[in-house]
Amino acid sequence: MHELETRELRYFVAVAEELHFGRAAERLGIAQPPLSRAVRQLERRLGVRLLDRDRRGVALTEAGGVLLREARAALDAVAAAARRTRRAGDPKRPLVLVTKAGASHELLRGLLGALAEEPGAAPVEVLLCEVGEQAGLLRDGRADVALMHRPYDDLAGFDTEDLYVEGQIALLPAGHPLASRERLTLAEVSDVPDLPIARWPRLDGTYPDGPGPEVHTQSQLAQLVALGRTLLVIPASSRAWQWPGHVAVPVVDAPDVTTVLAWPPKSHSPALASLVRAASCLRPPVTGRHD
Amino acid sequence: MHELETRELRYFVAVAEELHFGRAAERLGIAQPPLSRAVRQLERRLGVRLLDRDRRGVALTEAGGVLLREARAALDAVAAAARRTRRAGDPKRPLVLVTKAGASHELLRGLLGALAEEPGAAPVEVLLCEVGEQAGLLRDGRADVALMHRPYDDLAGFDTEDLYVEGQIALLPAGHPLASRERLTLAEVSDVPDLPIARWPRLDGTYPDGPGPEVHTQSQLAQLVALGRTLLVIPASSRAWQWPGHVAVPVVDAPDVTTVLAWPPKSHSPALASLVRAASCLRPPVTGRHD
DNA sequence: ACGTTGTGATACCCGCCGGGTATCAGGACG
DNA sequence: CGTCCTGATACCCGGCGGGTATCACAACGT
Repeated sequence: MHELETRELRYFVAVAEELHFGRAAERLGIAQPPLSRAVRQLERRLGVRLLDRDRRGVALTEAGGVLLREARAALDAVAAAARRTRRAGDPKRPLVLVTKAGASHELLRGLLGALAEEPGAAPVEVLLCEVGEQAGLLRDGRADVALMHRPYDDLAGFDTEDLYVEGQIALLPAGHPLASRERLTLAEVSDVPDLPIARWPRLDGTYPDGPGPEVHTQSQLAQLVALGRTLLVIPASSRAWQWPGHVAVPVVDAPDVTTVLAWPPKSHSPALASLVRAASCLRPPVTGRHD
Repeated sequence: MHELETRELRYFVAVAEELHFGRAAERLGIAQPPLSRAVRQLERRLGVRLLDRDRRGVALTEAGGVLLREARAALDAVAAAARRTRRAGDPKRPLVLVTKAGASHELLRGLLGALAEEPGAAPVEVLLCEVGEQAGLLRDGRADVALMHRPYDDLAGFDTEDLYVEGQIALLPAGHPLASRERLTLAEVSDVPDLPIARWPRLDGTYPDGPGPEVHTQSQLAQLVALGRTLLVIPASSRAWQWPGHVAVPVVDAPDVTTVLAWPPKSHSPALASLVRAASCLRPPVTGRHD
């Protein structure tokens, strides 16, 4: 019984994502028949039916769903192996830190500043990404360490260090009736007829119900806010979002947001170690500034 | 540029572990020349030198060490994908719980008992392993959930639930001078000339220095204890080790041991969820019994 | 000094399998 | 009832993974 090969996993993932052999084959740059054969062979090897071929398209079986999740993780691990090995051979490899564009500006400035003080200062390359992408970048080796935010980001499977805890504020157009309030509650901001809260995709990629617009990039969101078309509840420090004509009002019962440093477990890089050390030394003054 | 294939990773891992192309080839069941070629091709693909061929054997480069670690993780992930998918197709799949042989007997009994009370009682298969093997079994999909012990086991990358905190005791032959003591300290037990403490391999596989015997299986250890050749400091609940002719004395300053339930993050199995729920309901009475 | 031994690298051949094209089979439409 | 559109099948071909035989070279023996 042969072992699984990454090629088979890639093929299956393509089919499982497209739910269409033709499109999947096109995406993979091969013809459809070999793809059908490969998936069939994979099913024979595993002794499990992965797809229900329904003459009109394809559907995942329960086992297929499991394999889709597991195969993505495995492919990420393989990609990470390649990337980290290549970078280990590079003598002047910078540490790649990834964070959501627009979040934790001041904290990141402080962190990089503190790291520059360190004697053996490894260079740090900052990579900006969209919401929810950090975990994937960390898992497949494109980044070494991430700034993430609990409870909104998926921290499963990473080692973490808490850096900063803060409340959240609502961002409102200056002329709005609620803009003059001293404080707000979630109930008050979640049901404003003329300013529906934007809906972000959940961890599984689906959108919650509601009247607000669906968004998945920060630039979309920025535009909506600038147009006064949506209400935003964000961590208090994200003042980068403070456009002219908008005001921030604390939302007292919104859950606190913790900014955490996250990295894959078992990382042995000394550069990462010094960054984590710098971060944990940095913490007291930063959290102190919060008061 | 082709992607990495698991075959290449398996080949490299074999060579990196054996540090000898001939033996590695034998282990893989292939001839030596194709193995040399495959590793060479892997180096070309990654653009990194992985091995220093020194006419007399082979040594890992720094990048090679990185790849060895990453490749093992990736291969575990691939193996886990296959195993979990096969088991997802099996309608009457039991949940596999792994624990160190001889540890946490009573807690495990209580846990299984509590789970049997549950209405939708999924069958649980208990798998016993040697010290330090749980993480690997969990990572490569041979087990779904593990009982592990902080701070001794490697919990990196798993979700966990604390179940039980306890102190440790020293196990001594009944006639030994220290056996009549009410309590002991680590300093006292760590330097007993006639009863050196056994040395376990660390997480990286090397052994600490010291006068005691090297052990890596529990049966070895059991024999050494029965012969009165070694002194053992273990969690208080591990009374299964209580042979005739031995007594347990509390070691007051030994670190507390926490028994935790651990499982791979992102597990969606309802059977696992009910086990975790049963465990967390079980916790108060169990920790209460500790007093 | 020279053969011996043991290492990994090279040369070369072969069979299998992954990939291609052409075609089939069978529901969903009009 | 033809026309799509789906995935499955049939078949061929080239490349690559695997084999055997051999080389190059260093560390040892005598």
